[in-house]
Amino acid sequence: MTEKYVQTLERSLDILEVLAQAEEPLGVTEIGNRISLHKSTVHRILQTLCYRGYVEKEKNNERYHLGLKIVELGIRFFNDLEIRKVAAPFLADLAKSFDEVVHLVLPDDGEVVYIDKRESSHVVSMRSKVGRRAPMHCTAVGKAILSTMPEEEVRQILKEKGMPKYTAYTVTNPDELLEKLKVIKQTRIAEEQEENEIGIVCAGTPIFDYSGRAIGAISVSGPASRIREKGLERIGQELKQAGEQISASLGFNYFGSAV
Amino acid sequence: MTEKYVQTLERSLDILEVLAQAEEPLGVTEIGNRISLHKSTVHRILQTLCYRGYVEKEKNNERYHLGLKIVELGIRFFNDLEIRKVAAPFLADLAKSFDEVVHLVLPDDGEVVYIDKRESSHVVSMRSKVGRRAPMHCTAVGKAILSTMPEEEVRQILKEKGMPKYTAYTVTNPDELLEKLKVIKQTRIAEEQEENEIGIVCAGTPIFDYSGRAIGAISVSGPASRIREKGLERIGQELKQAGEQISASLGFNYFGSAV
DNA sequence: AACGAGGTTTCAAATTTTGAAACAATGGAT
DNA sequence: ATCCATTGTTTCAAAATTTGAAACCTCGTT
Repeated sequence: MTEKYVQTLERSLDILEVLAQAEEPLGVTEIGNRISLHKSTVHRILQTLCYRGYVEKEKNNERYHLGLKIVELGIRFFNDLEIRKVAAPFLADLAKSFDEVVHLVLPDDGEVVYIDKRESSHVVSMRSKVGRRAPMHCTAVGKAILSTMPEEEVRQILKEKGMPKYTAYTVTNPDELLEKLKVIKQTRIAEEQEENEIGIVCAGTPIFDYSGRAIGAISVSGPASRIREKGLERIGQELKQAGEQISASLGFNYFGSAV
Repeated sequence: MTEKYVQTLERSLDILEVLAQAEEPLGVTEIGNRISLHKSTVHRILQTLCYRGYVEKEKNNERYHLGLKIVELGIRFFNDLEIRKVAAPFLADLAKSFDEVVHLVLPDDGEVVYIDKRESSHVVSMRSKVGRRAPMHCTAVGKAILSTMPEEEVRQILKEKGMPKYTAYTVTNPDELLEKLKVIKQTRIAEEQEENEIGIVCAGTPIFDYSGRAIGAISVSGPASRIREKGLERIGQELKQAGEQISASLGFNYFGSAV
């Protein structure tokens, strides 16, 4: 084959992803329309996904939705994530300490994926959700991770993902962001002042593994007024400490390169 | 093709599943050995799964583990499960009321899949885990669901899945189990007396959807002595009520067939 | 330095996959 | 009741992809 990826597998993953994104079950032709595939091809792939439990056909019509096998694989992997287990008590402490929303994310393909989220006692409408993605350029956790990367790699990510403007405060100039990342690299505390979500302020810090690579980040977020009242700097310091402790538990050696 | 399922897709799912079951990342040849595939075939499929984010290659060796895309699809679907959202407050109430472990399961391919689990304040070692499967013939939730099915369908499941003996109390005779299911069908309360796990006693009840089909079950479990002390019948009655309320919320009409 | 094992790449042959076409089913309009 | 449009399902020849044997590369061990 001329392409280097397996076409049938790519098509199958396309089907799974379009079902994941759909608000309701989809029929064969609709799926085919959405991903530009012939309905007989879609039908055959769906038969296989159904047989294996990854997709399920509704009982009273001919529409399909994701099946429990996806949950099984996803949650099994999710439950085994070392960083999530190690970080859990620290996240609980931070949530209790500040009574604000606390997150753990992992970087993935130039974005961050929310892996853990501790709610506060307040009702705060916030878009983050476990399993969901967010951009790096305008989130505290994203910037915390970017700040640990070589400039060339950062530029590559910004080029590939762009720098969409979510609020009036979103930084959309790569050079400007890279200047900010230099400061974050020093302090290891990333601040996000309503850059991703109006009214929400956030502090984030990276987590390193035994080899010295940033493999995640944690954050504390809340409404601007309340976070400023509690002191973003104080929150940042405790966050940084928690980040260091999590990193140490994962084998990161702060007194020299472990590579 | 002579077979009715897409071979390349089946092979790819085999790879994902073997990675999910592995306790640690696997190399190309090892994966090939475990699922009887040529290493060059495995390699090409892995390249595609990596490209799409479903598998990740470790940075410092040539071993592979599941990627975050699996988590993303699985959790997105998981979060959208209507029955899970509807049942959540009832599960919380039951957990608070009895201070024992509470479960929500969905049936899938002759087994049950744990969808929600509320822990108690006690330390109880129990095998159930969200995302995991369990047999139907010797769990309270499984029997609750089986009791709503026609006898022929139950026999089919018992034939396909067998009736493995987990404890001295596990019922392994289909006729005996079917007799018990008749009682459960009447009372809508399934009891499990150490049939799945020694020392653990459990009560379960089915959940119906708008069309009258059992689409799930809930249960309360704990150590035999404590559960008996609290009264399995009392627990069963409250459970049954909760099950009915959840079912009603899902559109089940108790005063006649909605089909 | 040599060897063994695992990973990666190539490409001709083998096999699978594809999608056009036909048929079946369903729901809506008349 | 009939007709029509749309979607779902099935078939199978042609097209295209996938496969895996073979070769090469890398790395760790002896």
